[in-house]
Amino acid sequence: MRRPLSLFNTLTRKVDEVAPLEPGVVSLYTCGPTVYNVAHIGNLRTFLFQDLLKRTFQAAGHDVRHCMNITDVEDKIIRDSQGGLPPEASNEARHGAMKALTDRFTALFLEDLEALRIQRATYLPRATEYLPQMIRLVQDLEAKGLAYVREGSVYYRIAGLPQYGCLAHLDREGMKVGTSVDADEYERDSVTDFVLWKAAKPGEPWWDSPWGPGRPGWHIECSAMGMELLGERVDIHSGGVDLIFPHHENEIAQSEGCLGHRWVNHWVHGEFLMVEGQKMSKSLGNFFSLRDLVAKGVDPIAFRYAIQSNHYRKVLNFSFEGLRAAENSLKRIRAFRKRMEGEGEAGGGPWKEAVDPVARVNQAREAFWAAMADDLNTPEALAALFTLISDLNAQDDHMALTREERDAALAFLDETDAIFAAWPHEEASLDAEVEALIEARRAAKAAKNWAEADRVRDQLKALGIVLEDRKDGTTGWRRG
RNA sequence: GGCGCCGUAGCCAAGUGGUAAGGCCGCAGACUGCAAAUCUGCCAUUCAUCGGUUCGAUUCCGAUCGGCGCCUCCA
Repeated sequence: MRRPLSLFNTLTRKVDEVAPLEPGVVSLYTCGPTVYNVAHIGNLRTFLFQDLLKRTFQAAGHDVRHCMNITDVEDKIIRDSQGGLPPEASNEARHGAMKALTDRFTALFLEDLEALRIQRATYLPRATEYLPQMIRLVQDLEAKGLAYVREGSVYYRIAGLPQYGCLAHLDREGMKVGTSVDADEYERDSVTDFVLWKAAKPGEPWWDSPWGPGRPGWHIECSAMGMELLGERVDIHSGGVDLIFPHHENEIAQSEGCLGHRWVNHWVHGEFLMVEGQKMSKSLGNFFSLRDLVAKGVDPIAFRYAIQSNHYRKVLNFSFEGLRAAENSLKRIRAFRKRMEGEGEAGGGPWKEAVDPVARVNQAREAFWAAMADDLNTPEALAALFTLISDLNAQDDHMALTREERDAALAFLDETDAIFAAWPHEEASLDAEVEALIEARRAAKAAKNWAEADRVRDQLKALGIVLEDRKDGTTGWRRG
């Protein structure tokens, strides 16, 4: 079964149904990291939102061809990588220094993705591996009269593209010219024209090009890689809201200027993250990486849940209190999963409020998908899950659910976990030490040696195993 | 100057022209040797403020106050 999904489209400012060019196959381009530093949790919010987007399509029965670029040539990368080199260093040495820096931070970035269970993209291209495509694109724009050369740099002439401003909804009259016009770009015909190819300055790594030594502008990277790997028409392109202008607007100018037709149908943007009520900044000391959180004892998956349980188009105020709430919410879902994986206990007998559990699960499933299909409304989708958990827990207390009914609930948990990746089935195997402790506690309890029983129980808790005594005298356990 | 967003209980948060989902926290009780988990009950006469439209508005319109974003690098 394939479910259609709707998303807010920045282009139209409405929630539009996503209609993939090829039914059942969604092409998705997401702007990836600039690898000059470790990602901070604001960056990670965007990548988590994109993972949610992608997994939702997959869970809804679509294949997703996903391209996420790695920007490995850019001003800050050059700034941070060239410092140790003498002025006379060779171009080869400069490239080497740049690559050493970007390789290091790319590896760290991929580790972050893994810790957060963010799926790896189908294509993960590095910008520096697509120079020929970028140069061809700039040449093409030049040939079409949309680009012009000034002292070895190439600029895009936005006056040549009528739809310029369609994404950001800016008109040229209303644009306030930035006060900090780059000193090396004063040659532009119009201050709003942007650079496609930058002439090399002394001390910078460069590539050969028809315009002389230089390097690609930032915006051209995504256009070139996106068109090369996903083609002339892309279903969805996403990034953080800050990329709407100028980055995505300029991508449209480049790609559509070259193609002569619409490039991307659906533009989707994730909102920003604040920290403890303030904008994240290094000076405020609220600038966190995932590693910083882990060092404070935060489970990356709790962070994942905290992010994804809020709507992606609303500013999210990250807080440690919110993180605690996320951890506790997850505990409830996981405890329910454990309960459904086990067998029902003898309950209190017939219950007048009893419902058909399988039908109840299906009802929750429809409510869940209705919410997700409506612009990824995760708060509402999760509400459908929580009310189901409440209802089935209550019923299971009274009249134990059958194996079949429990499996229906588990199937729904699997289906939702395919998106949220936070309550997977966990292997029941325990190591010998833990097994022995559980047995020791059982024996102490049987002997009514409460002090010893409690001592062992605390010991297990310190190992991350929480015991739960059942009505029938047996004892269950869960990780917690 | 131009464009745009947001303001719902202690915290997070969904939502609709018809009278407030869900989660966390908290309180009381049940169960338990004690816990844990679970269950039951309680926890916004009210949705920033003031007007307007309407039989009826948290939901539409206007104004005000407050917070924020973009127009320049930025997830």
